[in-house]
This record gives sequence, C-alpha cells and structure tokens, in this order.
Amino acid sequence: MEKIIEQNVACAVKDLYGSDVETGVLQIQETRKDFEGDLTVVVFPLLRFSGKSPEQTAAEIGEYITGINPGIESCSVVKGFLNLSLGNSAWLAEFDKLVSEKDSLRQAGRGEQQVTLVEYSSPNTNKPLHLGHIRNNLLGFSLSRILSECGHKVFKTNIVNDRGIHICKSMLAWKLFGDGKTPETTGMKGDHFVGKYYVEFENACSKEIRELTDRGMTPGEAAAGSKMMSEAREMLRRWEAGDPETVGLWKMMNSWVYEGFEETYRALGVDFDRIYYESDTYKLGRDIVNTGLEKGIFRRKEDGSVWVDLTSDNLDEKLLLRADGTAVYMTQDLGTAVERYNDYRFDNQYYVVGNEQNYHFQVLKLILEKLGYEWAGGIYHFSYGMVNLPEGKMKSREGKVVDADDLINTMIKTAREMSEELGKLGDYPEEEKDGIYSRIGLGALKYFILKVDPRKNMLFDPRESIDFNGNTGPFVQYTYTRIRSVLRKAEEMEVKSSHDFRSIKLNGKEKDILRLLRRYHRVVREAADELNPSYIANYIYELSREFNQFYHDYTILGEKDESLRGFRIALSDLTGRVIKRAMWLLGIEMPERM
RNA sequence: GGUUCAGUAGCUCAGCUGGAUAGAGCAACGGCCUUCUAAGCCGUAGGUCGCAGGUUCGAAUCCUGCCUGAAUCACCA
Repeated sequence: MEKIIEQNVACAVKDLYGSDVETGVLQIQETRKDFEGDLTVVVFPLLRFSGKSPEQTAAEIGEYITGINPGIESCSVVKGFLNLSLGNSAWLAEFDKLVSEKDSLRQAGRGEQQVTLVEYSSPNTNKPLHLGHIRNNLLGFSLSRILSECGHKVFKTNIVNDRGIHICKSMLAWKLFGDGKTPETTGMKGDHFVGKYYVEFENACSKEIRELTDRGMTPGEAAAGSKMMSEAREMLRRWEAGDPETVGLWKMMNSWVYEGFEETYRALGVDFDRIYYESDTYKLGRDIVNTGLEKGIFRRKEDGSVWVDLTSDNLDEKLLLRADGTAVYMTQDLGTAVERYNDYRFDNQYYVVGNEQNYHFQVLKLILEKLGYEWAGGIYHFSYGMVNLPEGKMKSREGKVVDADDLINTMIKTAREMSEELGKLGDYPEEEKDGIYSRIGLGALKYFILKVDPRKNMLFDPRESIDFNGNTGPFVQYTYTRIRSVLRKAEEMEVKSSHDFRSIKLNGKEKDILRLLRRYHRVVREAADELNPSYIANYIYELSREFNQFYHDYTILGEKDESLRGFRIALSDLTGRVIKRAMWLLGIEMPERM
C-alpha cells in the first residue's frame, strides 16, 4: 500500500509541479494515533518542488491522489502532514494479504541463504551458571531463531572453558576435602557440587594468605607463597603434561558439571548444535600462532613470548603465547575460529559475549584479518551489557550472584502461587498445571531480560524486577490464552471464521490491530539487521495490549452480525498466530490456558 | 590518561533510518467483575529527554565540546 501511494505522490508532483522526485525523498509513515487517518505523507521535503506553503502543497497533492487512488477514502491536512484515510476495501485487502501469509511467516528473509554460526553461553566448568549467563543464553538463543527466521542457515555453538587454573582449584579442593563424595552420594546437582569445592578452595586459600600477611608478608609475597595456590599451579602443569591421574580427575569432575549444565539448559529451553571445548582447540591455536610467526606477522621477544603489534591500528601489542609456550585466551580463540570455519565454511559468525570483552574481539578479528583469512570479515561480536544488582555489580568471588537454577525455580514457584491466589486452573490435572506454571515463570524471566536493549546494562532487583503484570511475558501469554479461549468456544459453537467481509465496517481498534499485524515482518527483519531481540518484545507487547483492549471493548462471539463475527474470529486467529510466532522467536513458550 | 558504550517520569524500560502534543509498566490515588479469562480495562498525578552550542522547515534522535556513570587498556578466561 505504501508503495502505491509513493507512486501516486511521485505522479502528483510530476503532474502538478513538473518535477521528477527521486526515490528516498518521499516519506510515507503510519499516522500517529491521535490524528485522523491511516497513512501520512510528510510534505516538507516536497516544498522545493512546489514552491508553495506546506498546507497548500499538502492539500493539492491530497486532492490529486484521492482522485487517482480509489483505496483512499479521504484526506486531511494538519500543518505539513497529509493524512490519508484508507477505505474499508483497502483495509480488507490488507487483511486478506496477511491471512494468506499466515502459514508462511518465514518470509522476513531475503537474499541467498547464508551459513551463520552463533556462539553463546561459554561457561567455565568450575561453577554453576548465574544471571549473567541467563542473559547470554537467552540473547544467543533468540538471536539464532531470529536469524533463522530471516533465512540464515543457523548453527548454535557453545565453547566450554574446560581447562585452566580455575578447574584445577576445584579439583584440588575436592581431593583435599571431598572425602570421595560425589553428586550422586550427596544428591547435589553436579555443577553446584563442583562449584562448592571452588568456593572451598578460595576460602582455604584466602585464609592461608591472611595468615601469611599476619606474619608480616606483603599481599604479593603471600599470594606467591600460598601452598594452595602453588599446588593448584602444579596440578595445571600435570594436566598439561597429560598425567593420567590428573586428567582422570579432570574428566570426572567436568562430567559432573556437564550433567548439571545440561539440566539448566533444558530448564531454560536452550540448546546447541555443536559444543566446542577449549581443551581441544588451544593446540590448533598454537599452531596458527607459529605459522603466523614464520610468515613474520607476529614477533618473538627475547624471553620467547610471542606478540602481535597492533599499534598501527591504534591498539596495543597483544600477547599470543607465553614464554613457556603455553596458550592464552586469544590463542585458543584463534584456534576455535579456524576450526569452526573448517567445520562449517560460515558466512557469518556471531559471538554472544559481554561487553567487557569488546577489546578482545576487536583484536581477534584484526589478527584473523592479518593472518589473511578472508572470512574474518564475517565475524562479529554481539556485545551485550551487564546485569547489575541493587547492591551493584555481580561478583562471583564474593558470592554476590543470582544463581540460575535458583532463579528459575523461584520464578516457577511464584507463577504457581500467583495463579493459585487468583484462583485460576482450579480443576486441572497437576501435571498439566506444572507445565503451565513453568511456561509462565520462564516467560516472565525471559521477557523481562529480552525486552531491554541488549547493549545496555540492566538492573535486576530479585524482589521487585520480575513482574507478572503490565509489560511482561505473562501479560502477552494471558492475551494469547484469551484468544485461544475464544477460538475454542467458537469451535464448540460451530461458529466459523469468515473471509467475506465486504459488508462490514471496521472500527478503529480493528484497524489499529491490522496496522500492527502488518508490521510483523518489518520488525523481525529489523531485529535481525540490528541484532536486537528487544524490538520483537516491545512490538509484541504493543500488539497484545491493543488486542486486550479490543476484547474489552467489543464482543466477539456475541456479535449478531454474522460476517462481522466471522471477521473478528479470523482476526483473533491471525493475531494469536503472530503473537505465538513472535514469542517463539524470543524462545518463550505459550500456554493454551492460564 | 587512551578507547568503546551509556545518561529519557520517583523506579524499570520503550521511542524505527531526524517529523506532529515524548510513551508504557511499576509505585501513588480514583473508578470497573451477572456478559467470550479482572495476570485485565478506564481515569488522575508525575518530564528543562545529563548540560551548552551547532546543522534545518523541524532534534530525545545527527555533529562538536563539557559533566556523570560503566567496561576495557593483564603472561585471567
């Protein structure tokens, strides 16, 4: 419709003022709600063609195009804005178009299919997942679905930081204090079990350091002299040397952690196509650094460490290999990137990683480019902001974290309490209720996190943040269940939806809803282009809100006019599908009733 | 200090590539359940869009400077 009007306006300018309008100058937009009309032509850019006042120009163009476009019922001019009202037939044609598209919502995409990797989650194996990981997982998962909706062939990947001093700390503490206990014998979730020993290590170690500083050592000396620390380092050396006992312990404890993670991922509803392990990729990274060294891209210092000089790109020098030849973070990421390219030949790869690592990914991309990998241009850092608590930053070392499993369980519990208090679902079977509460609780959590712009830091107050009223997941779910309820009853009453609406007159609310429904594809495409799931969340809230008001103001099944009733049922059906689809893109499941 | 990002109602957040009178929710106050789900709907109150300039028909949005906050500038991952 906009395109046709664009042509109409271009035509009007040519006929009235004798000028050709280049595309891009014309601005057609949805009319603001408080004004009469559906579409608005902004005439300010056209004044240089007409040489007349905004009002006069708008009036002339308005008169011209209502004459040639029968879809336009009337027009009005407010200041420099030409507001056009579409006739019923034009609206119904739009509706028909939407209905015929309803089963192929996957049309937001364009162009040839690209292979796109999304890396997210990236946990360490020494402690359980926390709120920061939740934001990461939800963003990564949603981004994957959005890109796939837009035609990308998406592979979800995860890189597990399974090696390094941190896991050795847990291993050592378990050896010292564990008494051979396991998650099975204690009934603890594996990741929490291992995390407990990480904390025990930190406690024992800081106690030791405190004793040393009490005896007059400086903090630096104390840290160096700590037996716990040096034993952990020794363990890392043995691990790197492939000592069977150490590697066996490492494997066992990691397997506990993976079981725990798997459970959390399942509860969150996220998954991966392929999991990479740092312990597998860091060696490849080392080879890459060595070939770069041979090609003269990198430089070895006197002590034997390898560096890349990025000062010409306005960055610093960056370490790639330690003097003893062991790998650092960057080494391993180079290896992972190359391995992934060999595995997938991707066009794009998105790293979902917090903004604290902006610098790291800037450097990673630059180094890959210097090494001559052409695909390096296709890697992007999807950088998101931190989640802060009312007390400030989350600090895992100080125990100032919100644990992922706790949070998920609390959400589901709250959903249950809320529902029971409101007296919903009284006579439902328990198992079915559990599924619904879990969808509502998780819906609240996911929506709360995804509705905010990923780039921004966000505040999370465990007591107040998560709401079930207002701009929330449960509100959208509630709207959806109302729609489903109406459709179920329509079926029982054998009232059919109808597509023959020629005789009906749309009201303002119905037009508002159609206007919003028309926006769906554009919103999804923008979300994909800007890598921003929050566009979808905020859109779907607006749609749900309109629809709730619509159900409040108008009756559906009780409507006497058969074709109007049929239309409203069809509109409900379509809206329900769009809401469900959009929420699916956010990774939020919908209950059929609540 | 360098770099990057952010600053919108008491609080949490929207505001699309510059467009009309800056929007929701929470919190506060007042209405609405005999009618398809009240996790809802309606109303009241709440704003110098960090500050100052600039660009133009028009700026929360773009440019410059300043103020404030965050992240980063590691032989941690």
